[in-house]
Amino acid sequence: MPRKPASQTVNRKDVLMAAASVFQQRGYHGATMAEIADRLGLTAGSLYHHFQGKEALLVAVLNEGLDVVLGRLDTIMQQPLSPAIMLRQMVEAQVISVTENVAAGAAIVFESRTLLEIPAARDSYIRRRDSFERCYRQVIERGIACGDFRAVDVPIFTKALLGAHNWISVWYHPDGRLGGAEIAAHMADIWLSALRPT
Amino acid sequence: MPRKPASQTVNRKDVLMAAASVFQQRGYHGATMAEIADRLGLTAGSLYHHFQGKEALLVAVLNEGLDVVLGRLDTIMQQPLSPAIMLRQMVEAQVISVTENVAAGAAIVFESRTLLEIPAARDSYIRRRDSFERCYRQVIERGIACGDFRAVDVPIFTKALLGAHNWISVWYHPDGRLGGAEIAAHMADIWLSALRPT
DNA sequence: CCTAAAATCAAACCTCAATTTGATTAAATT
DNA sequence: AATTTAATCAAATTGAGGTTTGATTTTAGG
Repeated sequence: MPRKPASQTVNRKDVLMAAASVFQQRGYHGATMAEIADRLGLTAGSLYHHFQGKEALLVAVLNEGLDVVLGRLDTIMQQPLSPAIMLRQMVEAQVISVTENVAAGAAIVFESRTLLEIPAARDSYIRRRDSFERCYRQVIERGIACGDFRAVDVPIFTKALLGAHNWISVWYHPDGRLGGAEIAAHMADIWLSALRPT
Repeated sequence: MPRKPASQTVNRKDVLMAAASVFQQRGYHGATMAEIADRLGLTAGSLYHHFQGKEALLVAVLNEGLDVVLGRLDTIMQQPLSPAIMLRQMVEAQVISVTENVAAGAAIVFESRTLLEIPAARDSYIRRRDSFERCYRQVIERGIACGDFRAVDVPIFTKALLGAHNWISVWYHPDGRLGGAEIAAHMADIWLSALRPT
């Protein structure tokens, strides 16, 4: 029985990135442990040294992906900024996060539904996802209250914004016409224009 | 061997709606023929009298779902309307279509990727999906050209709009605070505000 | 060099779900 | 009523893929 050519050992992050990438391309159920292992030069069984199983991979990819964006958003929220500036920074942080790690972004968009059927992961994920949405709602409400923004239906506006941002992970290509920062700036412009008082 | 209580025979549309609903809840790969059949009071094997198999179900759900929206959009595009009015009508047509058939809408959003891996369906689907996007681009470009809209990056703006609309199928509930028509009106307001010249 | 822990492999195991098959029932037509 | 056709069922088949297992290799420390 031939042995492997002794490749470097693979770490947690490598596994998560490979898993995210396969989840992005095939979806959770369409992804196979064999394909994830292939990207790492491993066999399917070897993955079980790094993670308990396929579900654990999904949970880790989504949780850690969400952590990145939530962390950046929290930092911005704690600064004393005007609603317009704060919203712009939040949009840019989120959009750039997505373009920096499209696979994780796409997995979050497309596989949250799957994660919600894993009882052990469900509650904490919902809580953090909701807190994410609440960040946007708060800043928009604050802007309306102080007259910087026109009055809009805040829940609907927020969903529109989140939908547009989420969708970026579907169409973004690293070698496309615009880079992440440019897309982020355009997105921020759209939302600030839409909120500009008449 | 006991027989079935002789329910009414099930038609093509019933099957497609059941399939769309299960695709929405589980995703294509997570959906089982048994669950689709269950919704119809049938057994898995019986589905094969109506459709060739699971892939054929996906193709039909997505194609026919797309047809509905494309049809409504084409009708609007052929009328002689100002860009603002036309865009409003297009947005309302699309959003109302989604809220009228959330399952098909969600299946289109989440399972297009899967369909694109079915060679027999791929090309025609891509063509029609692109023509859909082109409709929005054209009307926005027309509005910018005649000065009714401010200058935006049309591809980005269009993607933002489509992302927001697609995302509706994720969060919309028939018994939510707002109905389809109200959501549609808010969405149209958002885009028209964002395009309003300074 | 020796040894133990970590990482890996090949192969077996086992379940699940798509599909096939060969009856059986129901409905429509004659 | 007889016959054909459309729908359906239960059960068998089959393949794919997640997981387990028991070796084997590699690496780090002594």
